[in-house]
Amino acid sequence: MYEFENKIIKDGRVLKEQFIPSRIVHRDGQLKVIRDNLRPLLKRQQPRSMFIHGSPGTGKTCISKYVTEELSAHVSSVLHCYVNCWLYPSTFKILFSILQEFGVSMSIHRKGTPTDELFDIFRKRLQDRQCVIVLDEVDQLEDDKILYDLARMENVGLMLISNDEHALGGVDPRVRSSLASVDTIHFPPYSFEEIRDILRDRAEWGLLPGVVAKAQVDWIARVSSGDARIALNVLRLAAEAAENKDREGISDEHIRAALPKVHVSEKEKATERLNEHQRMIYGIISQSGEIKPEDLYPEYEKACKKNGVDPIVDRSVRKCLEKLAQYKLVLAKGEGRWRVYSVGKEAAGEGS
DNA sequence: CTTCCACCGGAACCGTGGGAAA
DNA sequence: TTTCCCACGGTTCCGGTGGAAG
Repeated sequence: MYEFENKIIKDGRVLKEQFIPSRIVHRDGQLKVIRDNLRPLLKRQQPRSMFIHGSPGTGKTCISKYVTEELSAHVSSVLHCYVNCWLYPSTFKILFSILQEFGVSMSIHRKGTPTDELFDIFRKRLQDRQCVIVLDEVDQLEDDKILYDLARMENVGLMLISNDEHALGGVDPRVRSSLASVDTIHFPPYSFEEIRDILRDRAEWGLLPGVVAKAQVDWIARVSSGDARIALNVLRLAAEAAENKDREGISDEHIRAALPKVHVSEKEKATERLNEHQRMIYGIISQSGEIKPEDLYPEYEKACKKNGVDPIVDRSVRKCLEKLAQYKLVLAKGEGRWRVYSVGKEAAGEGS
């Protein structure tokens, strides 16, 4: 609709972190292991489930999606789906979004269907077909029983992903034993050279030739400390800024401006998903640096009065704290009454 | 030592919202 | 339209616990 010829960006999608490239740069070892684990599907045999862990931006999500799509393209009878457990933490939501991806959402009503029934529908839909289910951010699961149920299903391969190496450490022993045979795969942070190669690859497909200098790519690779997500976001933001303003190539200034934006956003993004009360509680904790639960509620009530909000009861506040700790927005040290809440390390210095 | 009290957290319960069936 | 159903967030209730007071 607007006659607008891009001078910088050739294909913006390529620079987004959700983009799945047509070829994977580095990660050959992990790729092979994952393929090997899924290979039995080709012979209609049971695949081996996996637990994939590693820091943010190490390619866990990207490669899981890549492999499952590759597999389905190869063998059309194999279904696959991806669920982010932060967005869909309850058993109901997970099953619902699986069914949605399998194209059965029309036949079920979103409300009014019991969770058990969703599982039956899922089983029926599968019949003798095989599928791979990716559960990303699996540490955000509200009830780990679904892992037990899914792991015991024939024809289902699980790929459980988490930043937290010990995400499966705390699950119920019964769930634990059903996951005894999962293959644990570690994704270490990328090296400088690897990040550089990833950036070069994406720049080649996503940007027009010559708009970003080699030295600039190196710079971005160096400051992103092994996190591909950060690197790509810096490149994307810088490219977008250049496209919107100067349109003569990406300048160092564009990159410099993009850097802080990317680093701030992680925790900010997380707090956006909180409700009013959770956000107030989070605010109190981050302001006081460290706070005991008993001191927190009065503070919370004060904050409510100031904001003209009806406070929720103390028990509900404790539930909010549970949630915040699960989201890893706050750190809970100690048990029960001796617990102390604080925000993560990087904000520890601030406060009054 | 016993009693009391504040706080924690599990479990049952309730109100609400919204889609489906009657 | 009304009625029914169910997930979900919040509330109520309550038993357990350990420190403080008697």
